[in-house]
Amino acid sequence: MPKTKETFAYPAVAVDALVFTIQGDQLQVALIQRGIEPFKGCWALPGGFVRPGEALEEAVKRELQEEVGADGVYLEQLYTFGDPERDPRGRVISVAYFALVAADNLRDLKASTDAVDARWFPLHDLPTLAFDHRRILDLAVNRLRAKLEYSTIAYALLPHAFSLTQLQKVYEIILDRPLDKRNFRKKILSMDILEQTDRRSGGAHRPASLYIFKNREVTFF
Amino acid sequence: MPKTKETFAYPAVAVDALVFTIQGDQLQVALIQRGIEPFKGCWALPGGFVRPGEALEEAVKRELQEEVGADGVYLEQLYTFGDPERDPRGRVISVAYFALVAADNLRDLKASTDAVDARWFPLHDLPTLAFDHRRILDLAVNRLRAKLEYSTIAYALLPHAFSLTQLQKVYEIILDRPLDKRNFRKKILSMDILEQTDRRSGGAHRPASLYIFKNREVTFF
DNA sequence: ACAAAAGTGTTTAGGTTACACCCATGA
DNA sequence: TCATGGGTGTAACCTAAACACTTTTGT
Repeated sequence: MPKTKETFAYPAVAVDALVFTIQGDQLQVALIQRGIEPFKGCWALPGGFVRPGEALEEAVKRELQEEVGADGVYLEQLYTFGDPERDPRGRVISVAYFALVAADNLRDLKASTDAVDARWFPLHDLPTLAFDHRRILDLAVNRLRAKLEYSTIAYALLPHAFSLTQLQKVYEIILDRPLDKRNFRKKILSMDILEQTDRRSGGAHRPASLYIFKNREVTFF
Repeated sequence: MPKTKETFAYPAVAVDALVFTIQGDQLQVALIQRGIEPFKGCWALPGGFVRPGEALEEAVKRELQEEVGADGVYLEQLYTFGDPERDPRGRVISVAYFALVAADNLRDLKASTDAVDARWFPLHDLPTLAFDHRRILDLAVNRLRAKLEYSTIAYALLPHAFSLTQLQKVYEIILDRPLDKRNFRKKILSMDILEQTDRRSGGAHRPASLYIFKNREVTFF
């Protein structure tokens, strides 16, 4: 730690995670139920304090391991909240990250330290959240919507190979509006970000071609 | 401060400011020359530690007052840097903000505490920067460019009333490429964000109509 | 054979680009 | 009168939106 006279402040630094997935045709977010004060019994974002020597991203990944038990997720820094009044216990600066987990990569949520329960909540049916977490969540949803339109993040919500209908559904669920099938396909295919495989989906009806992303990273248009 | 057992980490929290202005047909950034170790003599971003009870944005505004002496600037949080190795003195988490100051709102830069000098540098002629500040600066420039294209932030770099040519120049300087005059005017005017005043510019040649932004806040397209 | 999802083109409207000349003013 | 920046329109192109029927498969 700095030893110079300018180091006035030693606030606690925490990370919070906005973990999204798509399940049951709904966008869902992982929440934990607090087992301790303040906001005991309330639902809140999973998160925790950053340990000495630990990078911010490492800290989030550790929390995700503990609570969501998922790895291989997409992770991106969202915003830092530092209002002195945001935590009744004292000064806590929280760096919020948002994460996307593919449904086929989900384990059951585990309530970790200080949490009595952990669950996925559909965005249309949220409980009251602790602290300023509702505001953080709203910001994250806006960012997710915006980013969906000019990047390839959707890959993080889908299995490795997927049909165009599945991809379209991801867009429709997140943007919360229907899209035209023909226009959607035309646009996505013209972007040259997908590769058609020779695999086809099973199921009760006409099988669909499965595609994979050429580049399993987020790229921008 | 939290007294619970989870408060492992008490890193120092700082803010850094990326202050941009346009002067002499160039995008310029405010830098200070460090008077103390580490990186003594190096140029760096203005910034400092957050004081107890002080909001992050307050801390940046205080630094801006001290070093840039400008108020009424546009201010936006950029990103938080928390790599444990980024400051050789120890753990410092830094929340970077970017600020835009209109050229007609500039005072001379003042070297404040711990700085021996403070200057504007054109982006095309930068010194080597201390810490990870070069990376932060690059990120800020990218954000500025992106935001210029889908928001009205340009207002913050211009005087209250300005000609369309002045506005176009702001775009050209930041995007670092020439724009077509007719297309630029058509597009900007069709957005319905400007209001024509009855004032006209002085100068040696044909006077230009002056415009003002209808809404002196950042709005998005 | 039927139910269900897959797959496929064309037309229209709107926006973006490229491009060159006349105008008003001060010196 | 000349030098300098202010101001204006049109055609070609491209992208986005609206819109409905045929195909393939499992049951």
